[in-house]
Amino acid sequence: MATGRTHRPATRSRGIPEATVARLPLYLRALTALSERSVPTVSSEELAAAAGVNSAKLRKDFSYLGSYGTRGVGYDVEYLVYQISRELGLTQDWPVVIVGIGNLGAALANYGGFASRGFRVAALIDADPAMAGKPVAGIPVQHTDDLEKIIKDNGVSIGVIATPAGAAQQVCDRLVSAGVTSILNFAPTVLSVPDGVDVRKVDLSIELQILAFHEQRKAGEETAAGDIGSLPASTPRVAAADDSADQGPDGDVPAVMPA
Amino acid sequence: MATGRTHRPATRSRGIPEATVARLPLYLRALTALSERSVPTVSSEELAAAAGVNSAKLRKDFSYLGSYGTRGVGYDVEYLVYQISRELGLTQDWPVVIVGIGNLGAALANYGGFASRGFRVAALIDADPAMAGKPVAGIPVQHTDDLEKIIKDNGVSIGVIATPAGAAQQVCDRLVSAGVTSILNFAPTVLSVPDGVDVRKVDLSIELQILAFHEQRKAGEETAAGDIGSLPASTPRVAAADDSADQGPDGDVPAVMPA
DNA sequence: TGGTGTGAAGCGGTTCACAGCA
DNA sequence: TGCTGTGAACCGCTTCACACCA
Repeated sequence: MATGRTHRPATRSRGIPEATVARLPLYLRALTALSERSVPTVSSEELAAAAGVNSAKLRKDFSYLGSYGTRGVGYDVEYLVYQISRELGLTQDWPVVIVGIGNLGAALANYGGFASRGFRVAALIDADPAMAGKPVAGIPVQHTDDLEKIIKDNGVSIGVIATPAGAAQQVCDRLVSAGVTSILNFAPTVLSVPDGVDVRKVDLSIELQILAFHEQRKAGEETAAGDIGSLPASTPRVAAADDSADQGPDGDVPAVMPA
Repeated sequence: MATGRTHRPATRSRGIPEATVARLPLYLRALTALSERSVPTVSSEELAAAAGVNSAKLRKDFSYLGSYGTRGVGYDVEYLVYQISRELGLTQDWPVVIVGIGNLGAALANYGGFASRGFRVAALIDADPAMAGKPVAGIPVQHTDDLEKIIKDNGVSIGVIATPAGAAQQVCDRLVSAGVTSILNFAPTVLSVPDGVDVRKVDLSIELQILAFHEQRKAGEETAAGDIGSLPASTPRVAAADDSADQGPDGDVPAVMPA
């Protein structure tokens, strides 16, 4: 099976830890909500609660961006929204192509979150000739044959793969050779890409399996505790883990689709 | 905004690190593929390549499960498949409900990965009365009013939330009070749940924003390097990060849907 | 006084390197 | 001889605790 990506040679992205980068979108979302309610400032405590992290972590995260807060007061909402947007590169528009317009691809195309902030669906691509020309979410589906041309004409650097597992690596190779350098992979496959290309993975079945693991553990505890004084049964609750941070290129984390 | 989950009180799940648990499904998938090709044994090196990790990590992961390998030979594929399945709790069937049958919910319902291993879509639930009775993926959609009854009648402990952000917390609360203890959340919201409930998050817009961050960095490098000897421009490539491990309950990682 | 910014300690995970067994 | 299993070093992230400043 293909694979063979190198591993993160450390070298934090421009000094900002990956774990922090992975949380910036979370903060941004919370800040946007505050902004819409015209809240002028927030404390690290409040914002952390809204984003689901603890305040120490949030302050540390922001410290990597610079000193954007005011001691004794908090952070200016609008200013932070701008700074984080800029840091994430959302002040520009990223054209995105979605390859594989099945149920999932269609769902992604219809997903309103794209347009809202920095992303624009530049094209939908599918291998099925019958799909060609058919509009999905108001955008006509184009055939895979034109993939390279579409990428180049639109200056696309971010691609979303929502094809079956079997087609994913091939699509990935074509995307990369056409110039795509960031890929969001929904197919349940380990993609092999050259250095310099980022791959992030979303895998539903992996997420479910992780939940099943903890679920099983809970069930085991109950039994142990319920039985007439069997064993110590002192196993602690699952409790809450935290963020999952990055997976960077190479990809290795969660994923959505077939198993 | 709601939040307020405690943070992982350490206490690794039954001695197995969360990061390892998050990789077990990956190994299982690779092993299943080998099994279908009737490969009897694999070395840590081969399996690691297929799963997209390095062999030291894989061996360390397996060492938490026990000594299932044979020195000088490798691992017995069938045996490992069984052990990992058992460890993940996939030897039993987990009934799952999907709430919110929009584009995404329908895609998830049609997703074949459920049935394949340990999961079964027990019911589809939507708030739209017009959807009630309509079959999606061969399963009739039921109305939200019956949520509690559905959960209890089917003994469901795992719920998938694919509703709009605004409805997610309410749906979550109802799922939890009906007995669900593991939630996979596709809505772009930080869910607040009591202790003992696991939440995992899948958020498309967060994934895209992380990619945009790296993409921007790459572009910056090129410019810096391309310009006529401007600055040192020694910023290293993004390179590859690795897995993203767990997010455990509380949820904090990636996610799919609106922004 | 109140809340940010941050050095330092703590912790989980990864990687190394090799002992040990088939 | 070859590959697993694992102690130990290493590394990055999280958490603590408090100095510092509006």
